[in-house]
Amino acid sequence: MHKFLIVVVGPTGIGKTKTSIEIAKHYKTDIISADSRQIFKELKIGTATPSEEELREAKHHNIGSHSIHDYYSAWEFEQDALKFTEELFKTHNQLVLTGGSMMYIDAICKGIDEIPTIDQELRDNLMNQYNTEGIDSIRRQLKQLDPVFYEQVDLMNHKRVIHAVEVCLMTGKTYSSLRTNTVKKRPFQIIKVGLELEREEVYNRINLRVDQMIEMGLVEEAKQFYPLKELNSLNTVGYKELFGYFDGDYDLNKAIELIKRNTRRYAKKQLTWFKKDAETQWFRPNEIAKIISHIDSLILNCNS
RNA sequence: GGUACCAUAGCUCAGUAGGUAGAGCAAUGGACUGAAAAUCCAUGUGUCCCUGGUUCGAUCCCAGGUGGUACCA
Repeated sequence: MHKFLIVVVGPTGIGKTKTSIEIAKHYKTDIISADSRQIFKELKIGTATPSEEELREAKHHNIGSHSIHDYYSAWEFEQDALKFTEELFKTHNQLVLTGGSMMYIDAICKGIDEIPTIDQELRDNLMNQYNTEGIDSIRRQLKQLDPVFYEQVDLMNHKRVIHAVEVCLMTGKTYSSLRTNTVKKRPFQIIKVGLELEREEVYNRINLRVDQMIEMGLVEEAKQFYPLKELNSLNTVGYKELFGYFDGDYDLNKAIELIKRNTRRYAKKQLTWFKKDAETQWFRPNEIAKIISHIDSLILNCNS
């Protein structure tokens, strides 16, 4: 009997939570979240974490499991997701995985290369170097440490350049030699379902949802974390814009407009990423019956 | 009803001393291997309200419409 991981992807606000719950209920199974922000227990409103009621409808894993102070990355996600699947596939033949974090989805579906976690001190030092000496200094260092990757990397993107350098310094090997570009084998089949609507409809839903978040008390939620605004976990749409408002850079209405715009841009970016994956079958979020029958036919095909 | 002003990109507007146009915002396309809701790259999308007139040529000048705004009745 094959095991199936049903992966539900789509832009933010399209209804992944609702659709995933319907699918999970149909297969009487659990949901693993692949969301880089809903993992933080402190962030509820701004991350559109499923409601108490929704969490009761289907068991969710990896939601509210960490603190905003914790270090978490795609690597940790891969490890966690593998643990969840190993455990849950003992008692289920299907599992649902859903979320909007593109790299997390790839981490579980394809795997990522083994690279040690970078010491915070090393990262801080390089960041410092970047801030004082500029990107050129880091680029020169990369050219020397890993000329191969230097040719491939987007030299305008300081995060990529810095990361490559820190990996080289951390491991004593070139970053390019650690990038194997292989897809890891998983002990389960993967079925990818994409949710989409007309662009305008997606944007309308986003704008509406942001207004609802404000009504639910997003401003107050963000205010609590204002002193911690430098944390990476709070470099998040919905919070960073409000921090700018608290700083006095603009008024609340402007902050709300910025949240809407940045959420729209995020949705567009997700679509660009997810659309590239030819394995994904696309549906409208309310086409539950169609989605289920699509999944069933793939399962049947695989098991016969 | 009268007078004045306005009509240019999705929005707010600039502009062309007559040679089919450009800013801001919004938007669009893309990249992506441990910060990824992060980070980075690229892109101007247009019956210049309509119909005539003058002109080699009109978005620009003239006339008449239409719509809007303000003021006067």
